[in-house]
Amino acid sequence: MGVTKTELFTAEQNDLAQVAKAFAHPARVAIIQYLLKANTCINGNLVQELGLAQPTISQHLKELKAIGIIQGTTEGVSVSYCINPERWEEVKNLFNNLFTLFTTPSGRDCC
Amino acid sequence: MGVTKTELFTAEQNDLAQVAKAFAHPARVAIIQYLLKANTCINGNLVQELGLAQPTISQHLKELKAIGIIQGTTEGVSVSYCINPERWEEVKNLFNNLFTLFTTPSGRDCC
DNA sequence: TTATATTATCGTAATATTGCAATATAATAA
DNA sequence: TTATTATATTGCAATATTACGATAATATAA
Repeated sequence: MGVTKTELFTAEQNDLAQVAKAFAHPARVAIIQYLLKANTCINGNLVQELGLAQPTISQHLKELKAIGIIQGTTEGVSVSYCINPERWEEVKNLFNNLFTLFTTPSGRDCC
Repeated sequence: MGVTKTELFTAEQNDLAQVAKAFAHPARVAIIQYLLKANTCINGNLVQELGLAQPTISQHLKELKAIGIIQGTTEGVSVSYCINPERWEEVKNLFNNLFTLFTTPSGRDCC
């Protein structure tokens, strides 16, 4: 098999899983951190920042674009990338919805 | 290849990616949500909740245990699972560190 | 036009993930 | 002891992911 049975789960569960997958590689985490810190459009230097080959980075960028976390516009010969603020907020909320579900079980230690 | 080049990235980047991987499957999201909502020890019923075979769920539980998000203790014949509060806090902070890095670029729309 | 520079896509090899049947293990009950 | 019940492990097939060389596409410069 090797194929996820998405039909068994809710849209929210599948959405969160899909987004989490975008964060599930250190190169993509690094790209996101770099764009967050720069807080502006970045072109090119990503390839020099990370130690991966250009096609590999291009592929990671494609995945991040696919889920909408980043956006890129052609700027002459190169492409400028930055965080998509609206989608970023959405993603943040997706995770926070889960994180805030937790409340410490009071007066009883669980297992 | 197919193998992630972890040596190129920081411990934090690899850690976040590893944790994100735990969230990167709807079945594991469902398990986490179920434990969060129950807010107590759950045994067994997970297999009935999700529509996956018992070995498959056992495998997902193993992965969640491996990164420390959940813990299980043997309770007679069955096993009680619950969220690990300390690790949950850590994971929450890992993500929040990233989310709070973002500040809306003021007075300039990016790309 | 022909170069040059930057990014994207294709093709492919290596490895990882998902799912489950079969089986094993562990704890209690009879 | 021998059931029974619940969970874990093994082994394997199908599919997905990661990485990169080769090459294509795109935009500007000469």
